[in-house]
Amino acid sequence: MSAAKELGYEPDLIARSLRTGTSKTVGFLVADLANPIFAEVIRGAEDRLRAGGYGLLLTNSEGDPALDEENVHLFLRRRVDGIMLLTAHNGDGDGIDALPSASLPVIVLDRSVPRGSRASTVYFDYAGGFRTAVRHLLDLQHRAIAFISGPESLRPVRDRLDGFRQAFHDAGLEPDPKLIRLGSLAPGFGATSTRELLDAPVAPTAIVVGANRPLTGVLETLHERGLRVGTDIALVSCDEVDLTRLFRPAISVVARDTNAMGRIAAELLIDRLTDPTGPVRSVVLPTWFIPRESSASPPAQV
Amino acid sequence: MSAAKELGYEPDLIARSLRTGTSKTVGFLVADLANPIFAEVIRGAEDRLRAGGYGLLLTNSEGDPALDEENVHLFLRRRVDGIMLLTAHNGDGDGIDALPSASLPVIVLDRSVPRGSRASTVYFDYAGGFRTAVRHLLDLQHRAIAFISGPESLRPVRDRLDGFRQAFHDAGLEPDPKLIRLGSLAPGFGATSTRELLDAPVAPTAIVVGANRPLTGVLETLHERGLRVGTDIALVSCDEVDLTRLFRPAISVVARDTNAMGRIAAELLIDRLTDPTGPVRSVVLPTWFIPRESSASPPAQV
DNA sequence: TTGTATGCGTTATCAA
DNA sequence: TTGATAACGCATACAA
Repeated sequence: MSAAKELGYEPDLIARSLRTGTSKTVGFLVADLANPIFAEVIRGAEDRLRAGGYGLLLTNSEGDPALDEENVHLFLRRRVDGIMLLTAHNGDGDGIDALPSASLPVIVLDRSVPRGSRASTVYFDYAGGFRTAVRHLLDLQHRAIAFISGPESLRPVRDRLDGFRQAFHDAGLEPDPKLIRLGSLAPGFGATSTRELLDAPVAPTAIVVGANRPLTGVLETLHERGLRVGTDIALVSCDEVDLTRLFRPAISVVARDTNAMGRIAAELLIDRLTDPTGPVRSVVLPTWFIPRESSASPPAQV
Repeated sequence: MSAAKELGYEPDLIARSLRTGTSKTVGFLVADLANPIFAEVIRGAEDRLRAGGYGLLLTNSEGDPALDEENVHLFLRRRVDGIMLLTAHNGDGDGIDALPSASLPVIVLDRSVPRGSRASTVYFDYAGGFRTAVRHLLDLQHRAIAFISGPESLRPVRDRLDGFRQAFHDAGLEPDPKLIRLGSLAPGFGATSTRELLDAPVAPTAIVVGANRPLTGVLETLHERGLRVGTDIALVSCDEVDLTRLFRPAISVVARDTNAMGRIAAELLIDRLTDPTGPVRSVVLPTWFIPRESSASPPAQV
């Protein structure tokens, strides 16, 4: 018996899955592996899942909604026990498209879900962090503050913009709609938006970048125009990454704990896997503003 | 028959796996998901694997060799068809430790394997890129060139150092051994090494960073000492990432196509999966030097 | 407590 | 060409 196991017997997990109907595997759908932030989320999730005895089946849908659905379909055929969704789009309606109709637990990360959905969510309080950041700029006497972010269909984009607006309203001010550029998460959108903003009649004295990838495009354009960050124009961006931390002058950011997002999402999923009757929970994590040299007072005049 | 399939029948992949003995799943073991370079490799691999009908089971071993072996063991129990290994360590001997004794195809990425191993490998010609980079520095009349990299047990570290030495020898010169710091891939090692180098009797006029993560520590220390990159000290680093491309002055790098590494590794694996009698192939990809403003001539005197 | 049979959903084999 | 049957390796239910 036990002596037989000394010979190195290991239960075949495939056979066990077929018999028990549980694969001890979770499908993780990520929109864009190239985003360093997403890698951190996956790391947090994988750690927790592995500790719980689950494997992580990873798939990348490159921001293509059709691939989202195809990949979720494959998860189902592979009989994953649960699904974690970190997609690029938020669907046409109020929530994510790719939600499987099947009854297995789904955790949606950083996106909104339709009203009444059975999916758990993990989300960040973006409005809070951006409100603080923009208040900081207003305190420094900036008034022409631009906001560059992704498509308005994304909840993080809307919430960051909300925080931006709230800070203005808190100060009894109104943001200039012409300085708000919503469009895409691609770096190129950051570049063209910045060019347009700088060429407009009223150029901004500060730029708030409400997404981490467009920042690279923004920086490229500022370099190209010979503008010094923090001196000629103030800058606030998203996420604590090597670039924002080590750029000189260091770039002020609204930071968040992405590793925790992955870990907590895995936690929520494991909870629902071990107790399917449990409640559908939704967790909101904080964000916080880290002021640095990139956000200084506006140049003396104008 | 076909009408039955109209009702939405989908073969159960678990049952199929049990029956056929092939899971259409590949295990990907990565040492450190936090490294943005690794994320690109995974992206390349996942794209190709998905196209070939394979799923990617991802596990992160945080640079812990014990976890490496445990994770490979779990891959085996999950009956993956093949394994891709991107580990942190290279083992005590001549090659990687975690190689499973089982007979399934293994692809080792960016590491060396023991003589006579049945594993395929994908590797970069690091020596070539670093030789060019250091020749460039020597042409600019730098002589006190420091080299900071990870542990000598890693093949990429050894090969980058080889390129460094070759460039000196090509010029009929000898590198100063006191300026060579081999130790760890952690950012902190870059920081302490830089401090020691700057405090030594003969401080370097140029630093070559032979790894991408220590660069952050190097930059921190240079900032801390008030040294201007490209003006007070020349800098060459590894890998085209946001930080090296957008830092000002832009940082010269030895670049490589990490996405291609993942894609080609997946290709090699699929080849061996479809034709198990095929040869064990090893691919070496090029690296190339991108000179930028961070590598300028040394300050006029000394 | 220990042992034996059945079925999970496939695919492959063999008979018709 | 078509249809029934066995087996992959487990876990479970039931019998001893």
